[in-house]
Order: sequence, then structure tokens, then C-alpha cells
Amino acid sequence: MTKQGYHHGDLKAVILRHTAELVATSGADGLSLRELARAAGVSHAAPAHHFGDRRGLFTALATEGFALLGQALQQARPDFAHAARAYVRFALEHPGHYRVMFDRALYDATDPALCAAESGAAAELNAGVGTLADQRAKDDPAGAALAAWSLVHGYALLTLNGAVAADGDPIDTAERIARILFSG
Amino acid sequence: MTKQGYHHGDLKAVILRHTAELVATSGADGLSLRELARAAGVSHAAPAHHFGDRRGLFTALATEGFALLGQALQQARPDFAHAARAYVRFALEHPGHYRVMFDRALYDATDPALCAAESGAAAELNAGVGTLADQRAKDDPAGAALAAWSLVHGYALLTLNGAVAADGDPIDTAERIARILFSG
DNA sequence: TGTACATCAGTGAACGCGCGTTCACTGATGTAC
DNA sequence: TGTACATCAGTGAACGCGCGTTCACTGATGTAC
Repeated sequence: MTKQGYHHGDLKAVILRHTAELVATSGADGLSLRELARAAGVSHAAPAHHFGDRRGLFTALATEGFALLGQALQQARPDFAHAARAYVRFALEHPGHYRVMFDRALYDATDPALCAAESGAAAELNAGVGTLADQRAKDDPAGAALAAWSLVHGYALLTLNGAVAADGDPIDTAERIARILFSG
Repeated sequence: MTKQGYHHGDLKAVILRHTAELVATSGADGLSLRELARAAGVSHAAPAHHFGDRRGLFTALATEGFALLGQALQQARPDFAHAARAYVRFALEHPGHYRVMFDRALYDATDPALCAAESGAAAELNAGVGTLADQRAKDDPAGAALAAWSLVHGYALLTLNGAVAADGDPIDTAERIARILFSG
């Protein structure tokens, strides 16, 4: 961070941070490696040393995102309402990561590191639903898990897009609608 | 359509169709007006006559999408389960439209025609939830509407992204999880 | 402790490419009379 | 019914620009001895 010399020393992390910020602000749409190099104050060819190309960059960002989401969900165990809050909080606090994670056209979904991180997050997600006492969740565990994921994912994206009126704390609202799904 | 002369006669509709197809296939990411002109077999400056720029094109596509969604929901009235099926069916049958509609960075959200179409679709959506006999929906109608929209939106996007295993008919699955939310 | 050497991270100039935009144009269509 | 004219939709050449990629390079770091 404080190094000023020829070697940046932290360039990979800095570029990932700028990517997340720029995607959150203006979408992944026109983002270029040269723009990121400029934001990091580095020559335009430098990012390629770390990510290869744009696709590699987004793959790295999505991988980081799934890892962070997995950690956030792990810390919210085992209560379902806590997990729902943690999920939506992650999406709203890391909008750049979240958008890229769920736009598969942007990255290489077969990347091993990415797949591992994704599986980890998915396992944590299902764990939250598995603890529910609600009768409907016991009758159809797979359906309940899918319903829960759809609910928090949909709510997070609608909120990020400004499609829902943001009256009150969005995290509280997330818990409120999660409790409509499963009061248990 | 069948006109072959100097005037295409149907260029606007043809370009919108190609846009939807290309967005569905490879995302909005790198799509250019020149690529669309090529796909339509027309000179590269022609699309600008109808849409101005890329942003105008996506605005037009989103407007068309909201209008179509509004119609689909209107025909599914008044039953909630039917509306949920119609919503997800729309998203899966018009993936290009749907992706653009919910990526506000791509279009001009203040465009009057777009706003009108969007409001119409939103009204139809809320109408479906309004008919529910479910006690939780009566206790918190606004929360119920938000939960329902989040659920179908999230499920549609997860399915479009290939994030959920597609065993069985996805529309049936949509109804299944909608009935977990509101059995009424 | 010091020296030699390999490796790594970033530089900066050069390239070719597809893009959006502009502009004078041309062919087709519609309307006034 | 015919003619003149305005409008509209699409053409094609030209432009400048930012992009990704390549490449020989250079400065910094780490390791072997």
C-alpha cells in the first residue's frame, strides 16, 4: 500500500477494488483494462500480468465475491433469518462483486477456484434453510431452499437496481419478507 | 418484411429482435450498433436513424419488454399462481428483453414511454398479489407483494443464469415455489 | 556478509482493429395541386 | 391522371478515438553459494 517504487506490490488487490467500484457505479458494460490501469496509476499493460484479460479479471472478482459471501453466511449460522439478512447485506455492501457473480456471460464459469468458492457459498446457503422448523420447508426441502434463494436474490437485485422504494432499512425489509416466506 | 428495396420498411423491429437475441446469447456487454447493422444486412449508419445511440436502443428494447410483460400478466389475472407462471414464462421466453429491463445502467430510466410501460407492468403484478386469501398476505399486503416479486424475479434470473439445476419444467418449478410462499 | 544471477512486476512505444459519428448523397414514398 | 416537390430511410466514405495485444526493456526482489 505505502510502497511507491517500481513494483506496486499490491496491484492485483487494487485493481479488483476499482473493478468492483466501477461495476457498482456504471455497470460492467464498458469497463476496460486500460481504464482500470489509469485508476490504479499504472501503465496500461500492467493489469494483464495479473489477470490476462477482461474475462480473467471478472473471474477473479466473482471468485473473491463467492468466497466473501460464503464467509458472511457462515458467520450467520444457523438461523434462517440471520442468513437472509447476511445474504442481502453482502449484496448491498458489495454490489460490484454481486452483479458480476450473477452475470455468467462475464466470466469463466469453469475456473476451478471459482467453482470451489461457489460451491462453498451454496453449501452455506442451503445450511440456513436446513434448520427451518416450518412445515412447508420440511415437506419440500429442495423447493424451500430454492424459494429462499430466489427470494433473497431477487430482493437484492431489485434493490440494487432501484426498482423497489427504499423506505426504511433494506436489510430489515429483507428479514421482513424472509419471515413471510418462513416464519419458523 | 418481404420488401427488398432501398427502404427496408421494418428495420426498427428487425434490429430490436436481433438485439434481444444477441443479449440473450452473449449479454449486452460488447454489443455494438455496427454489429446489429451487419445482422440486419444494412449499412452501419442505418440503426442511428431509429434509435440514436446504444442507450436509445436499449431504452426501446426495455420499453417493449415492459409492455409485453404487462400484457402477459393481464392475461393471467386474477389468480396468483397463474401470474407467477406467466411472469417466469415471460422472462424465460424473452431473456434478452428481461436482462435489459432489469439492468438500469443500460437505458434511460426517465424516458416517458418506458416509465409508462413499466408502471403498467407493476400494476398488473400487484393486482395478482392483491387477490390472495393467504393470511400473511392480508396482514402485510406491501410486504407480500414485494416478497412475491422478489421470488419470481430471483427465480427467473437464477434460471436464466443456469445457477439452478433445470430438472423438470422450470415453469412448473416456479409455480411450486410460488405456492410455498402463498398456498392460498 | 557479500556477490552473482534468475525471476518477477511494471514500462512505454507501436500496431492494427472496431467503434461511434459526421456528412453529402441517393433512392423511395407521400402529398399538394 | 399526372406532375412537382418535400420528406424520409438508408448509403458509403471518411474521421478520430480508445481499445487489446505485443515486445524489448528495466528496475526491484529473492535466492544460491
